[in-house]
Amino acid sequence: MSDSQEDFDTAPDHFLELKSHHGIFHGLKFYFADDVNKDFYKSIVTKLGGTVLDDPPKDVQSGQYIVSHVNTFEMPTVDPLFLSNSAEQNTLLNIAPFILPPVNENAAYDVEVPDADSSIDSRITKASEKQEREAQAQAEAEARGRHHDVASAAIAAAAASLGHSEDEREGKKDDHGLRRHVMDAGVRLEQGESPVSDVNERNVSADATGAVAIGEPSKTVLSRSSNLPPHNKSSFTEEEDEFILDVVRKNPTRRTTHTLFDEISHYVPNHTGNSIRHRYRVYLSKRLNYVYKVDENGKLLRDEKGEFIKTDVLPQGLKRKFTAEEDYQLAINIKTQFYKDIYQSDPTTGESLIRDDDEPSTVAKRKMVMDPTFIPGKEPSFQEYTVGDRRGPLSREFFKTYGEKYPKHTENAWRDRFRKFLLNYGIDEYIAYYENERANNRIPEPMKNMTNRVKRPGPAPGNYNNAKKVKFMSPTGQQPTSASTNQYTIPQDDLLDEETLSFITGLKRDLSRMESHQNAAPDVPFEYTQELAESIRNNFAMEETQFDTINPDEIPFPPPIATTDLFMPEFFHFASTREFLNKVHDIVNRTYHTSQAEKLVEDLRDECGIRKAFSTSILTALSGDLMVLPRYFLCAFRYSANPPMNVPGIWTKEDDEMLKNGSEEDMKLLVKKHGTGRIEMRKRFHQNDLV
DNA sequence: GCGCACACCCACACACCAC
DNA sequence: GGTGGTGTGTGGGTGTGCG
Repeated sequence: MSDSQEDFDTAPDHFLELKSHHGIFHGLKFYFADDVNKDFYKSIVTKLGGTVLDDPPKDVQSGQYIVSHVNTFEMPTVDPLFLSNSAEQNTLLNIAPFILPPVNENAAYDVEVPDADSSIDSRITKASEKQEREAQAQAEAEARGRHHDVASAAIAAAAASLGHSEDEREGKKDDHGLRRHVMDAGVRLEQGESPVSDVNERNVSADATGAVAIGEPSKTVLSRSSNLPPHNKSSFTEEEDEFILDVVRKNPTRRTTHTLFDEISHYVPNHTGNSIRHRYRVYLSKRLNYVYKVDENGKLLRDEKGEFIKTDVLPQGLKRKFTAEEDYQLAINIKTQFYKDIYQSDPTTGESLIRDDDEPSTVAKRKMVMDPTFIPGKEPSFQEYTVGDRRGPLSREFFKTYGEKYPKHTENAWRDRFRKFLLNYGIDEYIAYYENERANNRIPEPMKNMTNRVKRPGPAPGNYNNAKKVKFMSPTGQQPTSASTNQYTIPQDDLLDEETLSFITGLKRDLSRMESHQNAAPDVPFEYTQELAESIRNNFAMEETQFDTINPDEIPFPPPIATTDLFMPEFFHFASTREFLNKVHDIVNRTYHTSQAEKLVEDLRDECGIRKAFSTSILTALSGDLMVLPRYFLCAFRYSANPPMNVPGIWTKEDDEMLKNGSEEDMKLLVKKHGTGRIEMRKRFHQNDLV
């Protein structure tokens, strides 16, 4: 008996009573539009009392659905997950969340959903009293007995989505396998499990690797919320609150950001980033009590036992406000620089800065900045000198040095403060204001309200609602940014962080959706994904001998294909292709905190010299399968092709077109190249607009 | 009627790019 | 290489209306 069956059989009576004598699909008809795993789904439907239609329904009828990953029929179309999840739980789930919108947005039809009263979720949804909900949630948790808790639920879903066997999730296989697969699914990994998230011994997969998926959504949370429309208001449960606090504690430097809570929202499907952030700010921040120590880069630190270190000292956020003292010091320093430039005299010592042996370049620069009417010895004192309208020139070197001397703000930030605030306020004016306030024993304020920029089009920044996000990874790569003008040969050039975030959080969204649908037994993936897992794993194993055994030592370094628009200067510091690939392997096998998605891309940039746009585009081509990343470079370098053609697991634009067209001949070719498992994954990418 | 979930706002810190 | 333009998300909120 499988774990899922065991779990189900230990469920309380109110679950069991939902089983239908006729089979849960009794009275429902399904037409299967996709070939992938068609027989499997057909057998589920038949076995559980449903009817399989040979032809697509010609009109909308109650209890009649097309089963597909995409709604191209403009008829009620349901995701296959509905079948597998319902079968998994032997319960007719609420079909509404599984209904796919038509590709043609103008298509209009009414969808009559079957009586959802028989679904666990609707029962929970209708339980209005909090006490009842909590009691039911607890009953669920207890019913699952040996449940793997939140962490393994997320891992299970991640593994399920990209294909991971039960054995591997149970830690019976190598830990690399797990990490790879979880990362494959685009889920960011933590550096380790939380000592406070009650990860139990059963979480072998998490413990073995020290890697726990960020998701960690409480099983109770997921089950209760799984079938609710996302726009519904719903209360935060204790489990959700604890999950939010736990993530914040592991991301203390991001506790005030919007993106952290947006990322959390992908694992708490019933709430938006806006609401979770508000929940934290207004209610939960009071309960934070401690966070985990992080280094200067925001990475979690561990003690000698390998556990996270609690601290009640909150680290700095990502941005720091300028203080009045900083503004004043900046004004004084710039005034000093201008004084030196104009009079070529040190304001404190009065010594001339002009030397007989000055380099010609120094002399030339001096002529550009100094006052031509100035008579040496006649310069005013520093106090008497006023900057007036002078705005520059001020060398970049000035801000570079200033940023190094005062690292509380970056070089760019200091320069921007000068440009946007000090120049607008007036250097002399701010110095006078500051000194006057001090002289009168008042506390001067920093400059403010000096920015006057045109309001940007679209939603205001800091708004993370349920609205459809901007599609960053369009096939055309068209973006209303300067990216369209640069020289990159790959389509997605700019908005790098956003792309990365969009890419990975998009996957996470997909995952969380699947997780939320596995409410009764989230630690056991549905059969479909096990097949998918098996398929991808088998393919990969077979391909290894053909595609991963190219000797990197035979590839000259740097390879001709490695151009500066794809690689940073750091890349060219590698001594050999092997050394570069070793580093890629190193990163691929590394674990990351789940909220550090962009960290992966940043590490690839910082340690391998791969530009973020390039690595993002590669990850897209790989459908997020990190295992194939070394293969990508190996083949690209070996065959001087980007992307390398005819390599399994690497999707080219042509492949995607063929998949979209879906002709029998094209599909045969794709199956031959990528295998059915990867095709299934790619379809999900298409579904989620990630290609 | 009210608490809370969720939407929305915006100044600005920091960044990057084109000229 | 100095400068202006502007993209982007943080930080710290407030507004709105559902349950």
